[in-house]
Amino acid sequence: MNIVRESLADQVYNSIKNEILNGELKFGEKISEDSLAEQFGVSRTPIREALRRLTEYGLVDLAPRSHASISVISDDDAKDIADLRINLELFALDHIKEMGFSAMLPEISRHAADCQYSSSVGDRAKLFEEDSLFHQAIIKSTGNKALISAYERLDAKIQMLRVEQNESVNALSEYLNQHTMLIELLKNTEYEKAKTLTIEHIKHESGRVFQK
Amino acid sequence: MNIVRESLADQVYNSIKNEILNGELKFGEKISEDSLAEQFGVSRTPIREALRRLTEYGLVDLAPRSHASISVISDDDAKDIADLRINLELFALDHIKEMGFSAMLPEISRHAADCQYSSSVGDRAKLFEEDSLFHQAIIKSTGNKALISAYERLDAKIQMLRVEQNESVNALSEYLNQHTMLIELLKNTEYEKAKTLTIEHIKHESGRVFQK
DNA sequence: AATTTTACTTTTGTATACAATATACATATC
DNA sequence: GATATGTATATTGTATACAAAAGTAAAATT
Repeated sequence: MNIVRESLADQVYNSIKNEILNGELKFGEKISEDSLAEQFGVSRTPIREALRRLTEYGLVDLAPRSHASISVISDDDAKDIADLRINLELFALDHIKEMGFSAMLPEISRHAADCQYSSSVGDRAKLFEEDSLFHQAIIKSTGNKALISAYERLDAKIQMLRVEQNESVNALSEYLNQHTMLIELLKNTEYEKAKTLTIEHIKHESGRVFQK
Repeated sequence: MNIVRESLADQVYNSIKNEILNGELKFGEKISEDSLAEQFGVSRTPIREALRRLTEYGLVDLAPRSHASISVISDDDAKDIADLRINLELFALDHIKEMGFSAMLPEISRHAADCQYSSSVGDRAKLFEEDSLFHQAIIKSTGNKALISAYERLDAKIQMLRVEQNESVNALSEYLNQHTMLIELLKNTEYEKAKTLTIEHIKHESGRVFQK
């Protein structure tokens, strides 16, 4: 077995990301390297590395020689993200239509079920996580590495948006059954219906952006 | 006016990227932070930052605690990249169909012309650059920031692929007139034809991957 | 009172120093 | 001779130190 210790930079990256998605760090909030270094009990070096990576994923904005701050997603940005997301997920469905998705089916179903369960016990954070994993699993079933990594980046922002929207677990649960419906449609090779449902589902989840 | 000096990390990032795209750094070649630091006459700090960023863009592979190396793009990866590229460019055309692209038309046309010119004088590097800028300009005309940044990442790999394929300027020039054809089709709002041409163009440019 | 200037403080950018880990090579063991 | 083990070397990971720029607030000028 190959034990690989996570670098401090990786740990800090994950911790800051979680703090953003928990709401501990507010959108737009300024963050300094020194205070983060003190908070995590490490030097500035791994902090800087984590911040740069977070910037690459669009979670943090970096003003050169000035300061870093948590990203703020405008309505326009949210619309752009949702539009691109629809496009990428439909692209994945096209791929599934050609090549199938049997290998990933168990994982996809599991995340759908875990979504439902998390919703039923009111575990909001877990619900968000499983929702992301469900959609990621569909993307992964294409096996297209370029797509997978593009979606991974987009997903980071999608997760921020979910937090920003701050919907109640009740409101969220409403559209979770669309996950299982989608799985059924794919099993029955009803791809056109699957596409229509996917569009509806994402627009539904993206909430306010599509209300106008 | 606000003069902003480029950080050393930024300069090193661009320099290494250029060395990769020039072929000075070979695919798969190992690179050490120390030797790069010596080469550029800076400390390891900005070198590390540049390498991490290059890794995020898929140009460099980082083996934790071991070494960095220039990425190698497999045939499968190349196919994935081309497939995703087609999808994103068609998505851009959909957007143009809805919203038009007049604001970016001059820039798009200029890059198409510069492609032709670079080809005619045999300037391979400039041809590659303008080819990338042409396609980027089409993507930019959508105004979708999420799409633009996703494509930017993909473009870095597309550029690597162009270098790897190592086609002659003659072979390349063959399909450059497709750029002007595409512009004409868009001007005449013949979007279906534009899509067909785009697919053909990208497959053509992606060469070997689609030959089977 | 408003604006500019200046001195001070804070924060980032970069270099250097040290620690931890991986790689490479020589030596020992079977 | 092949494989395993130990030791040296090289390289990355992290901390610290210093330099430069940006932010801040008080003093000076109009």
